Amino acid sequence: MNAAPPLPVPAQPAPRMTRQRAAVVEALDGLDDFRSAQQLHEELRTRGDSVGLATVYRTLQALAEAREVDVLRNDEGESLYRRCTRREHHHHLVCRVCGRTVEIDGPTVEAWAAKVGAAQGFSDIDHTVELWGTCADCRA
Amino acid sequence: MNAAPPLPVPAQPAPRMTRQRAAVVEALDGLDDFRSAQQLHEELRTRGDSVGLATVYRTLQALAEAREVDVLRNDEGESLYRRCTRREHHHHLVCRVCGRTVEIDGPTVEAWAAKVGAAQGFSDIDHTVELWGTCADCRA
DNA sequence: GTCAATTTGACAATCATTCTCATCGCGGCT
DNA sequence: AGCCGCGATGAGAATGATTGTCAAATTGAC
Repeated sequence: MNAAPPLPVPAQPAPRMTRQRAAVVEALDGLDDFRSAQQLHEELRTRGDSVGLATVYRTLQALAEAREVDVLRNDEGESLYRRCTRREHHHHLVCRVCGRTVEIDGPTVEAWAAKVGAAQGFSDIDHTVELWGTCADCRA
Repeated sequence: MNAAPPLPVPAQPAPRMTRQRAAVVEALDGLDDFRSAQQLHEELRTRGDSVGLATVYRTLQALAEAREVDVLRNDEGESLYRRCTRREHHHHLVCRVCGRTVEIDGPTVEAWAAKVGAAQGFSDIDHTVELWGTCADCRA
């Protein structure tokens, strides 16, 4: 449990462009649903752009910090990554069968979260809001 | 990814009451914030009601399935458990510094989630909504 | 009490993720 | 084009939470 000061980001030194980083980004661009680091690693191997597993993890982590990809945790606690269309804050509706993802805009929830938090005397309110369901195609 | 049929619960055979199970429940009752299995295990050791770590995990898992305790994941992906006051569906506002927890009722969000899910053609909509913040006492 | 079925606990095994460290290669500079 | 410093990479070890194993201990019904 540690309190990190809010975001006046120290402006990271911009990562070098390497074959590996490019491959990861490209793979993510070609996919439309959330994938785990392991799945991405496999995908890359299949494509022939083999990249070390540790590197896949490091790259995804970096991309996530740079807000280039979104991260969420599945039921098992695994991290799943996805290159999202909108860079602004948003949520997701994910099919728990096939992983199909829809980006959701939730002004209602944002407001609600902020209000509730403040009402209880909490500050620096942050929220986790994800929706899971079975998409039409996966409806047996 | 597997689709589990909805809840006509097969009515589990009601677990036996053992010293260990009682100790875990009692410890949970005495606490007011979310704790990890490991922390609970330590707490029990301290109290003198030592219980095997594996048993703590199994018990918490069982309690969670029986909806006797709530579970949520922290940033590191660890599972945290808590004996909640209300048994009905609700959410939490948790202090990321001290773990202090406030149970939140969110009819607004429930409705929003259901509506959004349906609008996208998804069924069996489920949602994850947790709020994190810094409570008044932890505000330096 | 007796006895079968559960539960427990010490320890091994999993598994995602991170760390280590020697080697590689990007990119600014000449 | 060549040089070079330092970030990036990868193979494998290490970590750490959680789960599996299985013999021994307990529970609860009769």
